Amino acid sequence: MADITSDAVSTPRLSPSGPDQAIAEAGQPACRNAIPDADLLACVELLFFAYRDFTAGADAVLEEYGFGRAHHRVLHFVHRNPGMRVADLLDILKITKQSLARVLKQLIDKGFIMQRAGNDDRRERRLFVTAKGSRLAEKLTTQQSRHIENALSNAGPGAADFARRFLFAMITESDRPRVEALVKLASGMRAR
Amino acid sequence: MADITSDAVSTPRLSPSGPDQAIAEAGQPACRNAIPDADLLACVELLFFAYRDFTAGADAVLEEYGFGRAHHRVLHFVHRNPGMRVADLLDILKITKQSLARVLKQLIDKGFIMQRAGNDDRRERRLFVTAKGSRLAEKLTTQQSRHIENALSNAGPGAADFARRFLFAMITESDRPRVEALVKLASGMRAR
DNA sequence: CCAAATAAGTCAACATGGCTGACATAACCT
DNA sequence: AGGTTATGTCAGCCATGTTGACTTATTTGG
Repeated sequence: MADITSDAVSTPRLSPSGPDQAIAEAGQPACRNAIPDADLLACVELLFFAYRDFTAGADAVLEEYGFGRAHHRVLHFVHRNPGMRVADLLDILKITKQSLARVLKQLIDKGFIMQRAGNDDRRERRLFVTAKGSRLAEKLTTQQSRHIENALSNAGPGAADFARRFLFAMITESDRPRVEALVKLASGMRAR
Repeated sequence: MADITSDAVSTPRLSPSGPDQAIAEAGQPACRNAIPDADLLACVELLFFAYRDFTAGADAVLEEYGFGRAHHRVLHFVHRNPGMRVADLLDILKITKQSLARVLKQLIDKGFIMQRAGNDDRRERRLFVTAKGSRLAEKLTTQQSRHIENALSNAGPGAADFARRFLFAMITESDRPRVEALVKLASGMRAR
């Protein structure tokens, strides 16, 4: 394909302490002077470490059950949205049906999730966590919530609000309505 | 066949606006009243979506070069710490030598990274990005910085500072000094 | 009523990026 | 010289993503 050595791209620099307009081209026209590049770079790196450590705790718990992060995601969203369909899950996780099937099958076989044919449409398999699944989901969520809480607790009042707005703004714009509905309504999602 | 409508099923606790003590048992004795569980839960979920979308842009670029996220991390940190040793990289990434070797070799073979024997200790291989490697690293960093900037720009003044503190606090405590040194030194020790 | 569309499951094959264990090589240190 | 250290490498396993093709059950629409 394209020769990568060629300078097909702009290569806007972002050198340490470089002037702001380094990344101005193609950027938002407004509000482009507020944040130094070095601070943004710091955030990029911190986000990597933060996410790594954020997931580490849950990963350790999951390992005891023979599960991985993929199982966690499935369990979590089913827990949050009882009665959701497989298609809904695929939509949220943005993975293929086959990838989902692998972990979902294990969760069902081990008795953490169960499924029932839909009332209106019996092709659908509505997903529910079992009591066992609920316990694990809550154990994981509690741990992660506490992780966040500890991080926010030193950041003063309004920290949670701020974090929520920041994280929300990090989500791809076209996905925000869906995520917003998911996060806010959560258990009301099935009514549709 | 057990009817799933019976109460073997979920009972999704941690309901929005649920009482605090839902996760209070076995919790921290202090500072456990500030942030509603629903807000913490929201952050947990938002973090998942935010990180997914944050990495998506870079992933797309990397794919053009036949690289993955693992290559990105290596390239990034070598770019930020020219002359770093393999052992340093292993320490930061927390992966095995063999995992690193796989991607590092490809980056070297394709001319994005080069290595030179250390001056003092010639067993060491000091790592450097090439001009080509530098261009790619900056392209990726610029994109991610812009992503963060866009997210922060709507969050008012002090947003970057807040995000940095929040993300830093999310890092495992024992790792913070190392990360702090890494992030600060590389960006030129901004007075802050 | 039958054909097409839809929801879900499944098989096979493959890629990426973690992991372990074992071993090789070169350079350093005592 | 012998042991330690820094790095590289071979071989194989596992988790989790991918594509493509196909089946089954059910609903829907002409």
